[in-house]
Amino acid sequence: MADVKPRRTTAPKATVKDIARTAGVSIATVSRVLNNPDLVAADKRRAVQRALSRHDYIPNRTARAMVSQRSRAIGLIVPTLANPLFVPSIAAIEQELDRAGYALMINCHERDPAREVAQARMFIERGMDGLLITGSDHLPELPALLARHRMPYVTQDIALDTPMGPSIALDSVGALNAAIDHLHALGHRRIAVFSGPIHDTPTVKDRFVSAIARIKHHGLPCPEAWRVVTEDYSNHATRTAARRLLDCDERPTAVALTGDILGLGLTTECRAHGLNVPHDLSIIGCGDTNMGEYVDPPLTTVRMPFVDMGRTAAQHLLALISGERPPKLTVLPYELVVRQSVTAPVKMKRPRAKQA
Amino acid sequence: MADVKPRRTTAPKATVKDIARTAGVSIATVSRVLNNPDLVAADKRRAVQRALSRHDYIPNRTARAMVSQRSRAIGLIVPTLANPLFVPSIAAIEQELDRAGYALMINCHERDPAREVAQARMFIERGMDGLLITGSDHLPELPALLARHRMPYVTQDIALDTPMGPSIALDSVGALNAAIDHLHALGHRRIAVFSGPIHDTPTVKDRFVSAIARIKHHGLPCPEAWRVVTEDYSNHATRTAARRLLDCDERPTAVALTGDILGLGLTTECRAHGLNVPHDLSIIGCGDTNMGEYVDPPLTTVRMPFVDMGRTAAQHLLALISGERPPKLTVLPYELVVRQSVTAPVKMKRPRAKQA
DNA sequence: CGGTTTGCTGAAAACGTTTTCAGGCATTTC
DNA sequence: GAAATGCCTGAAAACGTTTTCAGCAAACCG
Repeated sequence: MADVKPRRTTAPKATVKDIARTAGVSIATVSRVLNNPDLVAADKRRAVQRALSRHDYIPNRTARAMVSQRSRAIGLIVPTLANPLFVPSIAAIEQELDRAGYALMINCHERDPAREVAQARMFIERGMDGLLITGSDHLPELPALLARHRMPYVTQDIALDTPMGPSIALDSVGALNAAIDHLHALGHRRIAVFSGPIHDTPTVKDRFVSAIARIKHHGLPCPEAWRVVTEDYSNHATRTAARRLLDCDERPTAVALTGDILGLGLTTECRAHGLNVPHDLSIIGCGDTNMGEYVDPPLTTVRMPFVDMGRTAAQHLLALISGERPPKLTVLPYELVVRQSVTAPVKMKRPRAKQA
Repeated sequence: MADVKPRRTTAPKATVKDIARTAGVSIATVSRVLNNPDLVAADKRRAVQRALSRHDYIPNRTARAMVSQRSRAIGLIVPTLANPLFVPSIAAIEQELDRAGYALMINCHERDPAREVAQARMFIERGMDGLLITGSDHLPELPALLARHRMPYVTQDIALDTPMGPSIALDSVGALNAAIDHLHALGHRRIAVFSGPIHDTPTVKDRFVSAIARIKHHGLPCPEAWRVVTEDYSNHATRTAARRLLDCDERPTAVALTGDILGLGLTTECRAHGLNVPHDLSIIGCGDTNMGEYVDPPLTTVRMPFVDMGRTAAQHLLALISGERPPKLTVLPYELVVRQSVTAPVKMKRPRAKQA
């Protein structure tokens, strides 16, 4: 009664060898059934297939990778997941790779370029078939390392002037410029720029400085008080910065944001000041996500195609891996999304119809 | 003049064999220098190290995994990246694994349980050392498959009554109950429940039904009109649903949300109805993210520790892999975050001061 | 009917490591 | 001075596949 051996011993880890033994064939034949069933005679094929399902066989891709020298996996390096900016692009990448039978490894370096290199190195160790690298801030070692080890890679969300390898970029500078132009075309002549932190994100900084340049390019003033940078993206910091802007001597008639999320804090502060958006102040965003939709009133914005970016980056990397030569630089178009936070400036200082 | 062989041939893919040849030792010695430098004599060690850096050697982890039978990688299965709900937990997982020297593979199944099983299978093929599985909605095949192949796994964000393997859960039911209790303790007697879609997310549905039960448990009414479910999480759908609630015959004095994001649309609609939050209507959230901070007024909410969840799940999985027995079920505590969207109900029906 | 093609199969090598094993040499010990 | 001990080293096996190669039988051709 004691020590009864369990009947179904469910072979702990079936390998081709086990299958071969059960089916009475060689491992080569098993492999053939797995990869090229037509090459093997019908009877043996059936025997092997029976053995496969009996053992609940799952092939070992590590071994496969060993001989084929390809892992069918790619590595994604992303600055951070802490802000949800890159998430839509990651989702698109995952989907695109999954469809092509590739798996996705993710690493964040929290904006530490040295860690980024270490992670690239790790991806090389792990035999990734290619790398997807996000952002513009890299050590020169990074491309050197990748080149030395013949690692295919594509970069995404880079600044237009510093492409590295085949690159997918959003025209984030052009986008905010377009926002300025939109305001200008509507008749706004007093335009402020309201930005998130510009220290750690080159693309945000680029947007900020070029927006100011664009304003001046239209022959308009952009005094210090109209160039506002928040401490971070929290609601508190946004409102603090917004107060500074709204309390300044000569208030602008319109504000361009470097990110839609800022619209929430800014409109809140406008309400607190008794200002109606858009009649007292027009606000235009620059859209990373669909956040602008939730602002009250819904934010007119220039949408940046983050999903396309991820999808395109994945496609170009896959192409690169299979020997094609994807374009050196792909710039994805922005798109003006008109909602309700922008209107033409009120010309005369007439009594506001909506109030009281 | 033609066909000059380039001087620096940067050995295309240096292996231990190349290092061994250059250093004049056997590959075993190279391996020892790599893993147990003390075992080899100083002179040879130096020779090997010189060869290593000369070749810019990067070890091949695939081969390593082959012999050690461990990949030092884990797989994460997540329903979707489309909504940013799980992102903070993913960030925490990535960080925790990175620190332990593990890499992270990610797969989304877009709420298709069959695809989930396929992806688990793929992770087995790839020799992951363990799996992190998110959500409650699984085919029974899934645990069977994992057990058969002795794949360690931990589940996170599961419903409390259906743990699978060692599980990390948020007490999402308790959290919304606590929100109801908070409103009740303040004196609210007319409490509505405002929920996101309940078809595809079991945890949201659980929150919704149990909140209603909790209201009744307090001896309060909760008529049909006070149980609102939105089509989706868009601003439009939220406002449509909000209108239904605000236009009903007997308006509640307080609303409990199943997700903070709903607060944006609901407060917007309140403003449109001329209702002051919290004086005319208290709103309490149930927090997945820090979204509530951006609502105007900032949302009082019950915070769910998504970051802790990810971190704990990763830790428990790592423990499980190294042979320990993590707890069967870990429920993380929620936390009431008092901000400004909730106040005691106005007792008498006095004319609303803010209007007209 | 002999020779050639064709179809199917298994043995063995290869992928890049780690690890076991045994042997060689120098040093210690009696 | 011989035996025992210790340290260091290299050969070879192993991990689970795929793939090449050669062999063998059957089918085909003249």
